[in-house]
Amino acid sequence: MITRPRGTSDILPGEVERWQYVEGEIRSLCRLFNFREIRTPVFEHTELFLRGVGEGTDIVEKEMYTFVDKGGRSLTLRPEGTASVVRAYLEHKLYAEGGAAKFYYLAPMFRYERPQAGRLRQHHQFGVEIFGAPSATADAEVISLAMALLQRLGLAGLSVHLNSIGCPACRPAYRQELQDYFRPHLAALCPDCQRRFERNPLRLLDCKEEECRRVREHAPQILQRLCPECREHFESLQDQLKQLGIPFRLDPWVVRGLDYYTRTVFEVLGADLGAQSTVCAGGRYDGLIESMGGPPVPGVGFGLGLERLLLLLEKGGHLHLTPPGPLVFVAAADAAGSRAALALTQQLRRAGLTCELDLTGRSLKSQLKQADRLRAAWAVLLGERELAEGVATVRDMETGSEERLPLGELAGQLSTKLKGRNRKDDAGITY
RNA sequence: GUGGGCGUAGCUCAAUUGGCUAGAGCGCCAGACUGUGGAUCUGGAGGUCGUGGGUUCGAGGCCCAUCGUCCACCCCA
Repeated sequence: MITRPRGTSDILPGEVERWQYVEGEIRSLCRLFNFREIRTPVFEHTELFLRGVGEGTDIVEKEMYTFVDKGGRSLTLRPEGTASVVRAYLEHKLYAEGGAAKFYYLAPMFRYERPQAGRLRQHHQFGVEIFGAPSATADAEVISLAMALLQRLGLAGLSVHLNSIGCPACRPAYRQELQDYFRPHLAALCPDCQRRFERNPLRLLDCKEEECRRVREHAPQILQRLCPECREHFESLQDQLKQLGIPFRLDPWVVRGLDYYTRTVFEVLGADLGAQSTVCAGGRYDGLIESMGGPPVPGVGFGLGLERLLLLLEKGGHLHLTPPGPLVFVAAADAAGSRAALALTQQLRRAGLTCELDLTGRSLKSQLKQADRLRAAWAVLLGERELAEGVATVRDMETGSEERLPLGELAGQLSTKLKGRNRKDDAGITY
């Protein structure tokens, strides 16, 4: 038997409704915030990610699905969303429209990782980007969209871990200071941190090794060393978040793993997610667009993992979905009924009634059983007797009572009954 | 990439120290007089015990490999 590739998942009927629910909330919220959807290819030229994500990152070094196509091009399944959105923005010169450009995407991402709960080789992200907005208001808007979504889904009480990692004006000095601080302790650090020491000393700050954590306790913090512009930006962001009533914690250890971030970085952590606790993460990347050959346009955005979000919703019991609307089952009592069933079904469907009929040639008894399982509101029985009189037997599946209705009036009558029924039928049930 | 747990019908699980044709519940299919669901009863289908080797008179239980899954590390959403 051929099975799905490792680290991928099938989203089956029964589960897909949860995805549709979350996706629906996302789309309606994006409309509210006036972010517009953008869809980019699942694969891109490998070089896009080398430059966009950063050659020193783990994602690029060991997690990309890269292949050579028949034309000899090196292509890569996208490991994250921002690089592609930037690419499309530049390729189509969308900056020519002026002002801030606001995009969102809802798309699969691919990383060659060791699968774990909440960590797959193909996962799905909801992400947003704002290009061309330098002010902290944009950072706040992006964060407030993420929080609005979580709140709307029932996940109140999550707080934002916030930090600023400075800009090209203040980071080099801090970086130097960090290296000076860690240098005497170098031997005590884990092998990974020893490697990071030269290449990306900021990463020493979020190492989880016991010894490294201990060493970093008295490490200089960037928040005290931001340049005046970065400080002002960061203070403005905090001020706005307070105005919005969004709880946040300053967390000097939040350092993103992607190279492109400047100033604001943030994460939203979910409880009960084990080691994969980051549901949403993002920040500002003012140098990225220019470094990819575009004009000096600033950016902010985040990515939010849908699998992790769904995991949180399930654990918290927040998935109260409304049941599907009622259904009509057209059952055939004999061969004549069977011949007429589909045409009747078509008639009912044209009237907007959700309809099902037997496709397996089973007995009337098992057709009714099937109707029961589908939780049909009515079974419409059709056989020689009915056809001779031009009627159908309509069985109310809840009460078991039956009546005969002329075929011509069936659609109209059922629609009318439906309206009466809908009123008492909207208690939410949990799937 | 590193370390560890687990893998028996569609699902949830059984199977005394290695020992008869590997079982149950749920689900599925069919039947219980004439064209009628849910309850009950009866019957049935469905497993190369993840896969491949090995040890043994004999392996679902042991050993090795491999694949998958879960957990931790790493990384990240």
